Amino acid sequence: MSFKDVSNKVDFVALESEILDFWRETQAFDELRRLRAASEAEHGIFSFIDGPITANNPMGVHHAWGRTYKDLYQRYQAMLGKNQRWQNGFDCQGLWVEVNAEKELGFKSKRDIERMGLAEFVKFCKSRVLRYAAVQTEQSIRLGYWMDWNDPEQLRELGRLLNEDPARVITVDGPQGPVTDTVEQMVARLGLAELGGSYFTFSNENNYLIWGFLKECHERGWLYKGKDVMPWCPRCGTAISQHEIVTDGYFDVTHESVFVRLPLVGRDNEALLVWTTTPWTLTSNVAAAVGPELDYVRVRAEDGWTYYLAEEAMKNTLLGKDNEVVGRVKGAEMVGWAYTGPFDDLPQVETVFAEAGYTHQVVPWDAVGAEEGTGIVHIAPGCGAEDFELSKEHDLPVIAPIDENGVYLDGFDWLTGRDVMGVAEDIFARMKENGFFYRKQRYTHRYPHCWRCGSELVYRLVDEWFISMGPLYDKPRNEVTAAEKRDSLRYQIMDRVDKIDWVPSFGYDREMDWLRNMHDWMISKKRFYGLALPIWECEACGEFTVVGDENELRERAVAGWDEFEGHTPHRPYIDAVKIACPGCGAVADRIPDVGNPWLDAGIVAFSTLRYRRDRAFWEKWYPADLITESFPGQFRNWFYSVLAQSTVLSDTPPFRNLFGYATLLAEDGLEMHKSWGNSIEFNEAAAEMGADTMRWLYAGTRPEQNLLFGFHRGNETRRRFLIPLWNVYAFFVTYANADGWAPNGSYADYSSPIEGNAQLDRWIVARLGETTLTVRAALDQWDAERAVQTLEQLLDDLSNWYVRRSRRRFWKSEADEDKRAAYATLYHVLVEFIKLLAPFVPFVTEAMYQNLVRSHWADAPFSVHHQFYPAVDEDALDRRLLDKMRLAIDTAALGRSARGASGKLRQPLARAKVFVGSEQQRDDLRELADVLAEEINVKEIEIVSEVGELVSYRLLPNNRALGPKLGPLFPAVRDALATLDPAAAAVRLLAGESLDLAVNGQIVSLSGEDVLVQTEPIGGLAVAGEKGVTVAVDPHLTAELVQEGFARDLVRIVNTMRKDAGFDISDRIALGYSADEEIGEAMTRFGEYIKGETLATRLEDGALDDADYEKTVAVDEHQVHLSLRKL
RNA sequence: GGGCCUGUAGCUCAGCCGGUUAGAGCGUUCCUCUGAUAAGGGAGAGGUCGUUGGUUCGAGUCCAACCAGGCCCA
Repeated sequence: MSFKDVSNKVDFVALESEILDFWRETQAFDELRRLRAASEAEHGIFSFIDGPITANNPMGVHHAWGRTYKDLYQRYQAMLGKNQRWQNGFDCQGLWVEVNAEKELGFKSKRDIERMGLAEFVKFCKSRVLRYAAVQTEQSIRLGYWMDWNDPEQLRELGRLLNEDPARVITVDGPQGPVTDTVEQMVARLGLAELGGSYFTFSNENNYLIWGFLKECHERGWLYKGKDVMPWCPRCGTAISQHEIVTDGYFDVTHESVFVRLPLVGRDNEALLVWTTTPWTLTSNVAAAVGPELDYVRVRAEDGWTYYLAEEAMKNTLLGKDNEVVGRVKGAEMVGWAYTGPFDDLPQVETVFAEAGYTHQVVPWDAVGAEEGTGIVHIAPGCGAEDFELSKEHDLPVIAPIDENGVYLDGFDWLTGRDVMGVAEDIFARMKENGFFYRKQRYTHRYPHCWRCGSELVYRLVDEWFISMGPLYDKPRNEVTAAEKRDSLRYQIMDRVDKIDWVPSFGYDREMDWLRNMHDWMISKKRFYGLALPIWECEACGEFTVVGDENELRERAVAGWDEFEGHTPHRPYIDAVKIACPGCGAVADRIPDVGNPWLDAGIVAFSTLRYRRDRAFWEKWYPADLITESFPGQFRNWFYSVLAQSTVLSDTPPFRNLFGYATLLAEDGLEMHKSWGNSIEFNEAAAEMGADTMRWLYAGTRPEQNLLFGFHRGNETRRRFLIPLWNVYAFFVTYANADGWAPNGSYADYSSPIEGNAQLDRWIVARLGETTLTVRAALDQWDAERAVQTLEQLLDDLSNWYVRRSRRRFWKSEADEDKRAAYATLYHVLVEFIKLLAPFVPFVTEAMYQNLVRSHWADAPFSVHHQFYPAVDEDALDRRLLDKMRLAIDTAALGRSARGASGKLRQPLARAKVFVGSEQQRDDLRELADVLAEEINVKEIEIVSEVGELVSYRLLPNNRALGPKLGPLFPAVRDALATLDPAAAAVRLLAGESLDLAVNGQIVSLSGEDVLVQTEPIGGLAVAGEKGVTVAVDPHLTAELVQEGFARDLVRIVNTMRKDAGFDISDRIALGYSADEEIGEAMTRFGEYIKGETLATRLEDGALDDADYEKTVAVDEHQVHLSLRKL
């Protein structure tokens, strides 16, 4: 039984498509699940929790990077026999879904959504999620990612039905039997046990579990409604939380900044100078802050005013040259001074100040510096986060000027109804009229923008809901008491973080840093589609209550349940339900806010592990052994939210290991942008470079460094690894088929007959074993990069040493024991190699497996991915053999290098002398002398212990040994060593004697281990040396050697002609030649050699008269006419 | 302003616990090999190891400061 013929020209993309068909038709993944369910008893489980991908757009090549890791580690663990859940997740709720839905619908603002109707809009969002979940599912499958995927068509169908008629009752086949429900509820049950497939964070289970989490937070007193000044997007009409703003939000923009004159009360023509980049906030000025320790000056300016400002700020602030410093004052002395505000005539300002009994005054603030502005800071507590903090500290009134669209509220007179973004010039004009304007200045600074729509943010006073992170105590963590910890979620999370293994390790520091610095978690959003926050607030008494799940809601509902029943807990239906206020009994409404989407993603360690429905299942799979995501952003997002929610709901950390990786960039080192032309879409990459190539590239990358991704790198990866791998495989199949070789025995009994094999065979098997150990150790530590490097080295040794050295064993015509051993060995190594590679490059290994294993044994597992991962006994590894062969490989390379100077490698030379330092090495090389002779193409290898005539010796102190021993004496010994006659000293040392040196009046005795004897080539000779090995080649040519060189040239030429003539590899030929005397002599003398190498059974002096192919060629200076005929 | 990461050949990156003459791949020039070859091998050119100090017999490696880039937080 032969193997299927393999072309060495392979189309990897087409091959991947065939393998995908094969997996689908054979349901190979389902079979793996069955096998691992069965092997769980013996091998246990591996619990992986997938961080949800936002189902918003087609996935990108950066997702493919992460998904390669996810698939790689799950496949590896499966090959270790571990059972798994194989569940992918989609992130389905929140602003980012809304924004994309709005874009698709052509909406401009929240008002468009209200016009469409909330119910319709929410439906549209859900169905859009299903549409993109289908696309991402198809793309993941294309990547070779094995998961419990939904049928993409079914997802699309559900999306369509949801838009048409969510109340329609349908029946769907689930893993435990048919499931019947309305379309709306069916969608909300996706990912649950009865339906299987990916989890979707819009599921009822996900939403209600977050309710339970929030209720728990409330019971511990951590949930509160806060007034705060938050970054606010006027277009989206919502606050942007600290979690969202930082990565994507800051861009340089140029604003008109303004210096404002604030006249001091009770002083004549004296004023403070303040500066702001946001003129619209001047309507809400309440105070001016000074640095108490800062030095301020009193300046008589040329405009007649006397100004106060920081001394350092004078140069950048004051107009004109004729400004005179007339006094100095510390900031602390200015505190309490009253001044007149620029917009005190606005009704709202009058009202607020009157109610508070307050006038503008100077307050102290340590954060004030003089690097920017005037050193006196305009404070508007209704328009800035820090300003608001300061107002709490000094009990200042707050003037909140704008509504949710960034438009001035009532009470701001001529400004009411105007957009804050367009009022700067009018504000300036009004201040000029009233004498407050000093000057303006264009100013470029980093300014926050909405991460989704790009609008400039404003700061706005809002009511939002928060989870308290608890205090940050001003002492080392180990001094924080148990009671203090109980009050502080922050510290409780830190304790969980301690128990997690972070890879790379700096992840730990990053997460801790975030936990130390983070503010309370803002969980509300004034939007439409998302988690319905289960908070019912009583208008009558102000109390609020939190509902823990759907059952509690049904029990507590006093109105609106009928309207809600049958719907998922989303707006608008959930808004209909009213409950009785536990405080006063009045009817309470749900707050209209929806939840932060990181709540949705963070609960999955509970919702997807059936926390509510099957606690035993949760206990089995929680905590996860591994989660892995891209670092940027996730410390404050998913990692954080999973940690926070798990900390509230459980005593153990949610995952044991976290493997993180950096950012994917384009090949030019920039971010991928469609408009920059450097962007590559996933589908395009998969279609052009193929998934295996992408995966190998990804897996071989240093995870903590940014990955530059592109087609050049893809090509390089394929050329460096996939093509040589395929070539070895094609070589094996070609010759095995030609010889009719096949492995012996049944699949169950099969083992490679390595024992009696040649040294070369035992060596490559040892290399395989060595590689197996390293790769397993690397993958156990989530170090795919090291695994890839190790596997590439094995391929290099297999291709460029084992196969190359073994070629003749496969070519020879007799089918002897040695040949069978070579086949058995190469077969064994290939089969084990592809098992090692299977988790990395699942397609090409599957193709090879089908041909090498499955075609021969019908009872072998039908996919390579059903196999167990190779394992070896470390003690059985022949380290001596590995060292020996490595020395030979290195020596051969040196030999070729030495020859480099003396012409063609094809020309045989008489002799090479090899010098190595140790007796052991000399023995090793003596044993492998024939190999070296062939590699270097010399007649004889002479292993010598001294090569004085070819090289000069050099004595070097063995720093590593002598340094610690000698310490400060070291330089003197080194110098003394340098004064010795190197040759004489070398002879002594090589003979095993020691050297005695007189140094600083004492005798230092150096043994062979203390001194490195190196050789350096004497100029002009064919010598190469490196790391203690020296090879010298004798370049002298005899007539016979020259003729042998001709013979070898002729062999090569004839074989090329055979190929050109289209002969088969095994065709016998007749060879005729016409040549001059010298070539003729070579033909005669090396006739048998030439005939053997070219499969010529006849060699004739003169042209064949019935030649199939003939040609006149040049061998060195000689013209030769050659003619070939197939026999 | 604070924290983390990075800085080594034209490009992308290795370089372990400090140790001998700092490496690889790609690119480039020349040579070579080829009965698995979209391959392989050899040689050349190309380095103030970001800078400056320090520790040490010895620093690309450890320490400090600084510079540049990136990320995170104020």
